[in-house]
Amino acid sequence: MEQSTVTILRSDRLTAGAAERGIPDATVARLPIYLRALTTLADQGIGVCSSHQLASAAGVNPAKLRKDLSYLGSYGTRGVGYDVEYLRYQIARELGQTQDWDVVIVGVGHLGSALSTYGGFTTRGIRIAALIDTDPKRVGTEVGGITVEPLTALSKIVRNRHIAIAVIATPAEAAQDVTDALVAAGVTSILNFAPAIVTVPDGVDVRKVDLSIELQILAYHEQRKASNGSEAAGTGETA
Amino acid sequence: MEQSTVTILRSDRLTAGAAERGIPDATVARLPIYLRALTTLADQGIGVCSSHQLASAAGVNPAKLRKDLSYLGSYGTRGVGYDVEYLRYQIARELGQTQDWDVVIVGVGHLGSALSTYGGFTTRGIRIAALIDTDPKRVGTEVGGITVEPLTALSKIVRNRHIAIAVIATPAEAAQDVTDALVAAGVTSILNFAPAIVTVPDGVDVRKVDLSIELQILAYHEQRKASNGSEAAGTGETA
DNA sequence: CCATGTGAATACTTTCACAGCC
DNA sequence: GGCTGTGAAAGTATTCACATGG
Repeated sequence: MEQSTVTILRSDRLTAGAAERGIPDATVARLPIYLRALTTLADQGIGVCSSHQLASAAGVNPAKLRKDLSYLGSYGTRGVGYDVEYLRYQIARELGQTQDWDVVIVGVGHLGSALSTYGGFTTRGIRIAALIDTDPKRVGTEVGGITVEPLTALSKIVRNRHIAIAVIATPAEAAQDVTDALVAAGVTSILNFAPAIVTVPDGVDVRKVDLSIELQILAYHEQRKASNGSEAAGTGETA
Repeated sequence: MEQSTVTILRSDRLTAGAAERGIPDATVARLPIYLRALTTLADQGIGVCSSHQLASAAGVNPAKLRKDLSYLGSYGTRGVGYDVEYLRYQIARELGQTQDWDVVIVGVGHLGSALSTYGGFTTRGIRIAALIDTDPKRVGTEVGGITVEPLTALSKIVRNRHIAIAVIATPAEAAQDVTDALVAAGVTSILNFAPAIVTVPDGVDVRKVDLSIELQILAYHEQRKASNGSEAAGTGETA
């Protein structure tokens, strides 16, 4: 169905190339949620589920779930539902979780340390491969079983361990310099927790998470509720 | 290509009311970014800026910036640009930052501690008012100058300090119970870091941040780059 | 002139509703 | 009968391009 449409509409400006799989960004952002929901269902001993069950576990509506899954292929059975384990595998494969991704974290303050010791990564194909900090007092210490190394070691680490993904957990001032160093070293995907906009060359992806922004958005809605007794607000979701 | 998230909020279906201020969610999610960019410009001694300057500091395109600002009112001067300080104030007011918001954090593990000591909140109208944990070993200890209190103290704290916003930084298993307790205590906005979908009654907002999901999305794009040498990716942005 | 503010055009997302298949 | 998969419709968001006004 949309294959043809999408191919034509693709924003490939210059890319004459085939553009085969065009999964919408909004869908990609939800796939990890579905994965998590499927794991929950599997843990409950559920082997087959309907789009309603899975959608409810994921906090989305069933039509959206089915539409999202339809971009991956037809992995359900009409009149029955989805095989939990099979679907889980298909989504994991689509997300690239059949391999482990080595990630380097730059900045080992509170947040960097929290990330280093966060248990949720390993089961999602993410492996913290190295920790970097510029502070000489931190270099050489061990966090979550990994020895902190200096920024000067970055390019060697990235090259030797084939690291493509980095996390920036430094103060805002350092973010752009660190970004430049990461890009120079060969990193092509960056998750930026520093409260600063960093610029990167084409071909490098940046995602930004800003903890205070999320709270500011909530405060905005809270203010509206307060000034406007009647209005109700809906449940949120986020990618 | 990239994007992020963001969310929700009801469209006034039934509200016969004037629909007075209908600022789009996508715009609200960017206002804090503009605020930050304006502060940066002010720090550089810039008193007036064009939409291009500000857009570039915020990492968005100028047309989008102007459209966003147009929802707030006409705070620029044609042929000239925006007064940095004036616009900063207008956005802050729109976001509800003329008052401070007291926030309670539930869960004082690595992430909760990182949040408690994160300096970026205070300048954004967010004040960490209380820390809660169920672990008896943590209760009574001090984190970032605040004494950790037991979950049983929650409703009293929320009532006494008029807290409307809470942060959940517990393990996934505890998230729904904590949510229920928060809602019962009177909290109406929740930022959920636990890797679990929580359900809330109407009138309560939830935003979810999942650190491993962000990395999984990057891994997906990374995989596509690897399998598809020619295609380039753009710079990301996030809510 | 210049840069804002904004209708109109385009692009993307969600939701509906039902055909198709088990 | 029931549930998936999907065109088509509805709803949002982004971008264009230019009239407007200092």
